[in-house]
Amino acid sequence: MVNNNLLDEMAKILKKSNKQTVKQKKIIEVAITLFAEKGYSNTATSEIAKMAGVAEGTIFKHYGTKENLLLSIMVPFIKDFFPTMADELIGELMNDKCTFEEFLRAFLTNRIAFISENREIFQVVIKEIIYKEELKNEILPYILEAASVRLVKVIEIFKQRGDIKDIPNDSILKMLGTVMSGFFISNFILLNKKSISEDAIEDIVFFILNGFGQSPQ
Amino acid sequence: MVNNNLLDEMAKILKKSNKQTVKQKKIIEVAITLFAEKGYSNTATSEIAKMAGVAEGTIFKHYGTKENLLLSIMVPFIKDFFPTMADELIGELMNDKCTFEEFLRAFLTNRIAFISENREIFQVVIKEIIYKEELKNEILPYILEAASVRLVKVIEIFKQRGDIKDIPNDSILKMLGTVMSGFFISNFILLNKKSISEDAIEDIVFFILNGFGQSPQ
Amino acid sequence: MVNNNLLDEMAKILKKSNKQTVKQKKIIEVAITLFAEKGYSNTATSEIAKMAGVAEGTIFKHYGTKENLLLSIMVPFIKDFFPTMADELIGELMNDKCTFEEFLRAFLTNRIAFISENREIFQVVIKEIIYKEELKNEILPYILEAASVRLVKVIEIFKQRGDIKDIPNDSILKMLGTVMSGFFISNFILLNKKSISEDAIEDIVFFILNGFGQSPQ
Amino acid sequence: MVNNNLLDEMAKILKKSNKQTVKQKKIIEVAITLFAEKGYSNTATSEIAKMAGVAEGTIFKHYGTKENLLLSIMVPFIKDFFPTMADELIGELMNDKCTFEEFLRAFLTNRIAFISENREIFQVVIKEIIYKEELKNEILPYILEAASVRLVKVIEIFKQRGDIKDIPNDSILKMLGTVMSGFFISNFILLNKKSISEDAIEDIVFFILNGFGQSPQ
DNA sequence: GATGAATGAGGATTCATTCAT
DNA sequence: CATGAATGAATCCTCATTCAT
Repeated sequence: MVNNNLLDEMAKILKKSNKQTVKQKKIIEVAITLFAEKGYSNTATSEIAKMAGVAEGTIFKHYGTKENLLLSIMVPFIKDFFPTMADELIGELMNDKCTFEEFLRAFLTNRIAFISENREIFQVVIKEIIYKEELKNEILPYILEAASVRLVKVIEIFKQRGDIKDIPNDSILKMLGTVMSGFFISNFILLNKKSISEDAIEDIVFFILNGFGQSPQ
Repeated sequence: MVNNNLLDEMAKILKKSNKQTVKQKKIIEVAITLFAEKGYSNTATSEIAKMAGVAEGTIFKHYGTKENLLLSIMVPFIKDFFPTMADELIGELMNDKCTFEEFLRAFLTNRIAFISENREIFQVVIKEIIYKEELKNEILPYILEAASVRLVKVIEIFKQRGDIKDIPNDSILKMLGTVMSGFFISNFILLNKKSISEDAIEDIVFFILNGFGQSPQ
Repeated sequence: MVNNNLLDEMAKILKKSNKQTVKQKKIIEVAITLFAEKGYSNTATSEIAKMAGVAEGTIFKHYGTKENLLLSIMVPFIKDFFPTMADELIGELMNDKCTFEEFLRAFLTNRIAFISENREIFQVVIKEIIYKEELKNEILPYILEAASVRLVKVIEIFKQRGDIKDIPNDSILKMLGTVMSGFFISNFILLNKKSISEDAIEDIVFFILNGFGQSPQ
Repeated sequence: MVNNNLLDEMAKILKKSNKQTVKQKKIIEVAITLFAEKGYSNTATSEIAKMAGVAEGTIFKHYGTKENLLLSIMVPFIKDFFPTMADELIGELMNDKCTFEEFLRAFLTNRIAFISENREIFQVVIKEIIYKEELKNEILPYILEAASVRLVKVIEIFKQRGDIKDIPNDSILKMLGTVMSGFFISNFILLNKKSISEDAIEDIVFFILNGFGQSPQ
């Protein structure tokens, strides 16, 4: 069972993560790999213990429950994904006179790098959010809110600069969400890609800007 | 373990489903609901049995294993999704002088209707394909192949008619895949929507054709 | 659970065996093969049904319980083994002037033939008598009694004729039992032989008569 | 399924048995009793657990599967029976001028003592070898080989000393195997004897040496 | 007589979790 | 901190048996 307040949970968990033993790191490392590959439900704590070279008891000494071990993996990632995300980029953006295309390219490149570096954790997070209704209901609203707040600002700026069509923010958000969730899930979850080529980024940037329909001449 | 040849599996499974008992139908019905909601791994056969008003043994009498029960649900759906998909639409398309926009609208409307009608099964299929590496490796190639073959034909036609930009088929396929997987997964899995408004369809059609970038005047 | 009175059981079972359907014969045939190979406990009635090309219900229609199916196989064999055994041989013996060696050879040849013809049933009987304490306690006394009664007569005759050493009957019975049970079990159960060569019979006859120790000269 | 190499299996199993918990010993003890009495197939792990005063999980923690529990009982016995068997006896024999009769008496006394001390394990081993074709095919060849190798040496020695008739080794081996398997199975399995009287040993020794036929004067 | 769908008690096995050391 | 033996509820699955057709 996940606690009501996800943020409280985060606080609790992160406090512990300060002084992580070697064994703790190994446990988390192995857990991520196994959860990513086989899913949380199909991974036994005994398996994690064995692969981590640790006694089963040790896992529970540190994380209390298996569910809490999962959260110790998911929460920091989720907490990091959005803040790190646009905040700094948006900063640069405000000053610069960069175009939406430039922003989009920088933004995608940045987030793709982040996910590539944390590929397995990303897989765990997405798989479990999708798989467990309970988790989904708890985490998804937080994610949506965090993303919306940031993206709306950006959209507004570029609308004013005339780089984005005059479509309701809401529609744009949905499209962007659709394309990005599709892009990340297709590549990192379904196709299990380890990295994304620059060409692929160019393709998606072009597509988001122009679509692939041919306007009648 | 899933057999190598998915089609053989289908054949076997469908043969049995000819003379389905009332209890069998109830089992499948309940299994779909529970698998869709909680995931295959988190659903006990005893729970299915209880909810279906059936003895647990009855499930195994008919489906042998829990895994096979899952396949009995997934396979017919997968087998149906693509053939039914474009084949008839493509038929109409050949004769008609419909534009790509019209095709896209008709196509999306049609597939959305199909998924809406089989919403829970769709959830089961996607969740399990994403969750179990094993299943993914077995089913995904089949799906990708089935989809590609059909879509490439369509893309070629509309390219010749001048309705689609002159971009490599491969790139278009990827974009289309990205958008559609994103659209279906966002709406039917993450947001758990039961239906899609016509407006939303219009939005996505417009977006696919034009993107939301503003070309500099 | 076996009934108290084995003979009653026999009576009941044999009555039914008069008008055996084709399906019944097939059931018995398959049951013998499977029980002989894998043991009663490791053979499912569903397996018997499938191999016999019969519905599972049919087995229970005819034999009521799985245990009773086993008895339907074992009892006639046991009932036949001893009477058929020596009775006729002893008959000839009384008149004839045959030696103990001749009798022994004829006797062994005759019983070996009987077992060879009913090899699988013999395996079922022995395996189950050995395996199930319950069955053993019920059947073994009957067998020992039936064997003793007949063999003692024979031993007496040949003792009078001076063909057998002057050893207590009881000791001779034990030795004979030991050798014969050892011979039958070794060959037909452990080594799974289908027939016994005449040479092997000669060997055992010679051994029973003379042992293989060399009397000091 | 038993591994191909029985000796590897032994090694693995014996390693674990070094530091046996009190509970583990109790489990083995109870398992032996129940397997001996009712057979492996007719004994539930839950029953073993209950009688051993242990949780059912504990059994599987230590032995993994029920089959492996069986092997943990059988293998050490089999591994011990033959080596311990003749090796030391043969040692004495080489130096001494003992007769075949003396050897036979010592040998039987020794082996009977061993089996008496491990009566229940012996019952388990024999019952399961006889009952399960699979186990039989795997273990029997090993046993036959181990026994033959040792006994042939002995037979050769006594033949040279003129204590054994000039019969082919092979025939003598078969006879000896027949008599001994018959003796052990009759007494310890069928008649469930706990010990063998000295008189009975004398009888069998005499019989093996001389048979009970009366040579014509 | 024969069927086969349905049963439900029981069986082997798994697994998160606890606790004494 | 760390261990690993022990737990027992829960899980998937088997199987002899019943019964309506």
